[in-house]
Parts: sequence; structure tokens; C-alpha cells
Amino acid sequence: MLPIHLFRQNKELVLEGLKKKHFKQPELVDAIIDIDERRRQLQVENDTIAASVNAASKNIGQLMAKGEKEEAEKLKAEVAQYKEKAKELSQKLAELETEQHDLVIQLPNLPHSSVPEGKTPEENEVVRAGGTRPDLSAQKLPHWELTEKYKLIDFELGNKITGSGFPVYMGQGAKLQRALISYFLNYNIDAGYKEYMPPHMVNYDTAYGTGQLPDKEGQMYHVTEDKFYLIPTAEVPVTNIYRDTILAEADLPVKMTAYTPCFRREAGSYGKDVRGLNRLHQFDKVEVVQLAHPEKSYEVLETMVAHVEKLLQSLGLEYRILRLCAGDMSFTSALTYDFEVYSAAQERWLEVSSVSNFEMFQANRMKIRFKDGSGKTQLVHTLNGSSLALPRIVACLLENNQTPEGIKIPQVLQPYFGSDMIK
RNA sequence: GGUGAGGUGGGUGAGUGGCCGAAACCAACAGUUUGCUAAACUGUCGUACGUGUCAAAGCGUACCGCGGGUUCGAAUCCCGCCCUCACCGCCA
Repeated sequence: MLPIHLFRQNKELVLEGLKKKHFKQPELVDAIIDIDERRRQLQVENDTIAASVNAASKNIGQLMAKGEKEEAEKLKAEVAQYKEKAKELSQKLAELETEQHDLVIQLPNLPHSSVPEGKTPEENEVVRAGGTRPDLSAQKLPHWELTEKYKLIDFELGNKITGSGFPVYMGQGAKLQRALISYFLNYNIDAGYKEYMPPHMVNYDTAYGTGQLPDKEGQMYHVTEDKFYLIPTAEVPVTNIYRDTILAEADLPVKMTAYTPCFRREAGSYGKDVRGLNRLHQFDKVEVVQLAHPEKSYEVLETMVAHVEKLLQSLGLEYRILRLCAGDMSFTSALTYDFEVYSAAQERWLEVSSVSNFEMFQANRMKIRFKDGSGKTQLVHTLNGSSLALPRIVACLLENNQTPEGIKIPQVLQPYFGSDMIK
């Protein structure tokens, strides 16, 4: 949610940003500004009356103490009149506040100036690429055949136990998951991130804080009985750790990492996009989150990008980094880099990480603030990224490293996996 | 799930109708003293919105778990909800 002072101080900037993001209702901005003016006017009236009531009440108390009952009664009658007016005013004020909030919440975050124009994924900008494409034999197999051949993942069994999109990992397949999670977490911890194990279900306020609610309700699994939501990413519980918190400037940046399973309903997809590990309802992911000083958040973003890039390099996968165009970015993001790895058997790029700066968009919802040098309270900037999402990494590792003898395990994983080959 | 107790500022904790946005202590911060540290002493020390201003100070309103009610006036009384603790039951 954009802070209201932006609208008052810099309407043009807001309009420009919304236009770049192809937001369809720029007229909301004027509506918000208009409501804001009426709201403030009403608050002045409301506060004035409340002050009169308070003053009169104080007087009544003093008169009663002195035994001047008649005078007190007169004042009481006066207060009764004030109160009628006050009730009306505070009701209207509450209505306007709700109305304003309901409008502001519909506006997406504003894209950073470096975000390319554009509307579709084709207009994303390749920032850089690395790694090498393996030269596979003609008999190369896609990962869904490799997982069957080596008995690593049973998709059918998952169907029986839960439903499609809930695979069962087994044997070396299960161990590979655990190895990747441990490796990713340790890599993040070594870079100064503090490890967390958050709940996998969250309440409304938490899902609201990171922007999943109210508008993306259908994308999360909902436990209606207890009003909980299964997390679509660790970002949700982890960022909310600092909800309603005022940090010291010296505490920044706050660096957190967590492994969690992620649950996504993702209705409506089909075909090769969802084959095998390409898209699942439950998957594993290690996330990094930072709360940063507003003046440093873009430096922080670059360090996070470099961090994820180095991790991909260590796995020996061919990758490319995209700067998403304004139209393809998420509702909450100001700047997003997507990481894709090349799946050599499927011969296509798969997204494995998304690193974003949300600036103060989430922080404003969650009220994550810090006290700056002059003692003023400011919103922090929030950032997060995957490091990494497992399924597509697994898909690429299996496909790209397949040999007639078995599947080679990258060196960095061998200590965790306990072997250099899946046979 | 049952019964009982309770939810107050960063922490402990006082406050059962007006003098309370809230005592006291601790922590924190600034200063004095000091060879350094400590101790002692002095001061500062909640948040949001509004108003004011170049900026501020100041002023107003609201907030003592959340929501409603009683009253001229509510942290304090009443109702509902949430949460915590203790004991019992169940249990990985």
C-alpha cells in the first residue's frame, strides 16, 4: 500500500508510475486525494467537538465536587448536544477512512525508474547470463522420465494420497531435497542471514501484511475452520516477524532466511507447463528476506542478486537474469529480477528465483519502521528472493547432468548428498 | 475440550469512575563527575492522525488485548470475542 503522503506531495510521480505499470484506473488517484481532503477537514471538526466535550466534562466534575449541582446539570445538557453532533461526525469520519483505505489498497506499487517499459514477459530485459549448456546425447530424457527411471519421485502416488501437484519424493530423491535445502540454508547463513522456521499457516493479518490478501485470496489454500492460510512462500511469515515494529537505525539491514514448503492453488494451468516438477501445488523453497534502510535498498537488492547468482553458479547450471518489465511485475514490487535456468531436455527456461525490492509498499501495510538519526520514524524497505525454489532446480540438475552411467551430483552438494552420482 | 486467574508504555508492575497518556523501578539515551571503566547524580525517554511550520516547538484528538455498551466523564463498570498462564483431560 502506497503511503498517503505520496499522493499529497507527489501526485505526478504516482500517476507516472501507475501509467508505466499499465494500471487501468488512474482516476482513483484524484478520488483518493479528494477523500483525503474531506477526511482531514472532517477530522478538524470532529476533534474540535471532542475537545469541547472533554472540557465540559472536566468542568462538570469540578462543579459536582463543589456541590454546584444546577450548574453541572446545565453543562450536561450542553454536552448532550455536542455528543449528537460528535456521533455523526465520527461516523462519517470512519466511513471516509474506510473508503480511502479501500481505494489506496487497489493501487499497485510504483515501478523503479530502471524498470523497462513493457507489458508482456517478452519485453523483460535479459541483464546477464552465465553457465554452460550441456551437450546431451540424442537419448536425453526429460526429468519426469528420469525420476521414474531412478525411482526418485512418484507423481502417481502423490495423486493417490492427495491429488495432482503433490509429488512423493523417495529414496535418493528425498535425500536430494534435503541436501539442497541444507546447502541453500548454510549458504545463506554464511552470508549473514539468520535462520528461521516459521509456521506454515498464517492468519489474515499476516497474509494481508505482505499483500496476499485481500485480492489474491483464491491463490492460497484456506483452512476455513480456523481461518488460517497455508503459506504460498516463506516471505509471508518471515517478513511479518517484524510487523508493527520500530527498529533502531543500527539494526538495519535485518537479514533472515527460512526453508518452508510452499502451497499454491494455481488453478487454470495445463499442458507442458505443469508436467513433472514444472508447476506444483506444494513445493520446497529457501527464501531470503531483508529489511533495509530506504536509502540503501537498491544496493541491498544488487547484493541479493549477486548472492543468488553465485549460488546458481555453484550448482553449475546455465542461467540468465531478467529485469522484469513494468507490466510483468507483481502488484507489490518496485523492481524484480527473475532468475531462470535452462532445462536441457525440455529445451526451455524455467524460473527458479525472483528477487524483488518492495520499497515501502509492504512496510506500510505491516508498519515496519525505524528511527532515523534525527529521531524521526520512517518506513523500512522490504526485499526478498528465493534462494532457491527446489523443483525446477531438481528438474534441471537431473536433466542437465544425466549420463549413461547415472546422474552426476554437483560437487557442492556431494557432502550433503553423500554421493557423487545417482544410479 | 473443562475449570480458574489474568492481559497496562522496551521490561517488571501500580492504578476499581474525574486530579491518568498513566506512579515507581529496571533498561535505553544524553550530560555532570572520572586517568579509564564502574558507581553516583541530573535530564530525556510510547504510537497514530490532525493542526502548525521552511523545518520545528507547541496545540488538539484517539489509543491501557480487540469490538460494542453504560455515564456529563471509562485503563477502571457491563456484554461479546481473541490471547496468555495454572490445573485437569487428551496427545506427537
